[in-house]
Amino acid sequence: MSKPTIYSIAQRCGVSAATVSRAFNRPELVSEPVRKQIMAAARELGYQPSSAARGLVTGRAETIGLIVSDITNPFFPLLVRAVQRTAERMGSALMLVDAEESAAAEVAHVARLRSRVDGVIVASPRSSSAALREAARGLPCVLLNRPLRDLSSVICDNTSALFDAGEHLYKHGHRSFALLAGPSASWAAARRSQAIRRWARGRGVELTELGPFRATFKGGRQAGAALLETAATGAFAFDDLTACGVLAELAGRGVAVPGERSVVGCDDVLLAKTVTPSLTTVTAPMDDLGETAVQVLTRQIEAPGGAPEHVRLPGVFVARDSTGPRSGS
Amino acid sequence: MSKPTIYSIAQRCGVSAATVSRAFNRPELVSEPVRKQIMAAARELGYQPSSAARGLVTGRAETIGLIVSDITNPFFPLLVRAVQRTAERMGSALMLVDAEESAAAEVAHVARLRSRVDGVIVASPRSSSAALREAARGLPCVLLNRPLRDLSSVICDNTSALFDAGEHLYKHGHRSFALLAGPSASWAAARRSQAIRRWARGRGVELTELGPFRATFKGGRQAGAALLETAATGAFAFDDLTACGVLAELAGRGVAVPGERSVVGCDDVLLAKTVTPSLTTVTAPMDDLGETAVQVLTRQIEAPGGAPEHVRLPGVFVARDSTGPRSGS
DNA sequence: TCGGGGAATGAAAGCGATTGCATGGATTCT
DNA sequence: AGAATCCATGCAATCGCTTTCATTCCCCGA
Repeated sequence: MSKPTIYSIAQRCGVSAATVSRAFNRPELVSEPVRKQIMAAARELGYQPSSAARGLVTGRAETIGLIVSDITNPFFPLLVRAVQRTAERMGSALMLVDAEESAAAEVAHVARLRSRVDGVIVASPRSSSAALREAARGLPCVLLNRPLRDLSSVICDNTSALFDAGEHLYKHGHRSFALLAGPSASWAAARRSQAIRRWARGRGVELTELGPFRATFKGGRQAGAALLETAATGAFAFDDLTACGVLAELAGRGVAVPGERSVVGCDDVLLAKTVTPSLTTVTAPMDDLGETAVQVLTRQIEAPGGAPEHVRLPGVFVARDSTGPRSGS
Repeated sequence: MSKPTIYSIAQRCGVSAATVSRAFNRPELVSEPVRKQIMAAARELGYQPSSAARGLVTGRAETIGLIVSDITNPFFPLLVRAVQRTAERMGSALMLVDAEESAAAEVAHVARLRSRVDGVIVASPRSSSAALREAARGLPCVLLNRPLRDLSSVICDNTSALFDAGEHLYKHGHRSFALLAGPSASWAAARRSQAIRRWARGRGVELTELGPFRATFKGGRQAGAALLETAATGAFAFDDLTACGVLAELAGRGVAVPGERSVVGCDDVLLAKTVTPSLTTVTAPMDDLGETAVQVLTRQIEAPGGAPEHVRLPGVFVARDSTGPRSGS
């Protein structure tokens, strides 16, 4: 026999389909004995409501989409987990797609998801503002780590944490710094660079800007090599992955960290605690970011056409072993 | 005005809804001019077919589910990417859930996904065979890295690659080995341990078994500490994450790798190339695994009730910097 | 005793697509 | 020229569920 429906159950219990539906969605409208009987029959038949049918009439897919620019970047798994967990708590499933670094794929995916989800979260979008705006037209959408006036956004602001990082190095005697810039298309990269520049200027210390480098391990090695061309003893890497590359490059060349150079990363991915030396970095509040994004999205879904929301969550500086006193020279 | 449907388009073009539907699904049945007109109107109105409605009548969700035991384990991102990519190529979307290490969550998620997907892939399941069998009853399902007679499975078999790893160490003069076992609930762990035992016995070398350890960085550090209690110069870690922990612990205690001890990991996660020293390990054919899993699943979906398939893909040994000649003693 | 009100249930109308069958006009064959 | 074909299209049923409105029945107050 085929898949059980509310009708199978209705028939079996001698009630109408409407009652079965109510037993599930508005149990208080159904008398106790009938409800119990229905539930029993449902369990027995292994009934599962068809979400397609429900979605068709309610107009809700109970699903949200998450587009990440590159799932292999260690930044994302924690985010994915937070988003999925929150979505589930709100009764929604998560549809995930990986844009594999391509801006075009990003907007194509938004289009593809349109008909299957109630809304989408785009994490670290690479696309142009115009493309994003266009792609999200008429679809609840929140951007992660990319502000845009007409779309909701949740961003992690590391500005003040990076100031702290600077101060931390300064206190350790460092006076000459290098900024290893991240990809120019990344809003986060621009913002971080800006924060560090501002700090350096305010502090009146020397800052050499290098890059941009790709946000990969390899990019980090290149950055490490470039760093060694300078006399800077304190280096700000764009993110942890880059920082790890730097560390590897320095280690490979026999340069001691933090003995000879101090390196700070950003994001505090799992990797950061794992490498040797463990990375001094800026912790992004992943769980909060993911949770907030889902909540904002949910609000957008429930009140379509509402004003976009913009949430800013600060990162926090955390000192570990990749930074230390400036070597006596 | 509300969301466009085939009726809006039909009306606008002076044709029936059926024709519009055909224009999309069976274009060869619609005359050229009409088809063009419909397409134009669709584009203009920003029409997107409702997948709920289509799903209701076709009985297909065009979606597959992927349940991973722990998305933060670096093993998974590559797999997720491969699965998503393949699913997309087959016209399906990917619904992802993270069981967060819980066996109970695993089966609960299968149940929850039932009504929204055409089938599910369960990666590295932690649940008991009986629970899995029960959860997958009547739902196309393929297991990844866990064989089970009545369910399809795709597994990565590292047995022969681990033999290679052993030989590699042996050639480098190692004669005393440690096996740092992984979680006892993991089929992969059991299988790997078995392979190594077999090799050691065959080779007639000494093998000390330690563990089980959790498959985390911390677990690896413990394993590292345990390793140092022994005289073994060659260590087989359960996986790369564990191996990284071992490396960190040894580094922390000033033990040189590969100078004093050689360590081999397993899986070849991104991490493996990243750490210092880079990890000698066994590469799992991630892309193949993901792709094959989706293909097998698709077959199951198309021919429900067909016999389960079992695919076995071999890992391949790769030597890097965490192994080397046994220190002269 | 009778009417009003509330609780439990049923009937039926969609939701937006797909699809088998029917139809009508143009084309082709004899 | 009349019949047989075929192509493009329309009609209408259907998928499984939710939800409005109506109905029935029972209890209570006057």
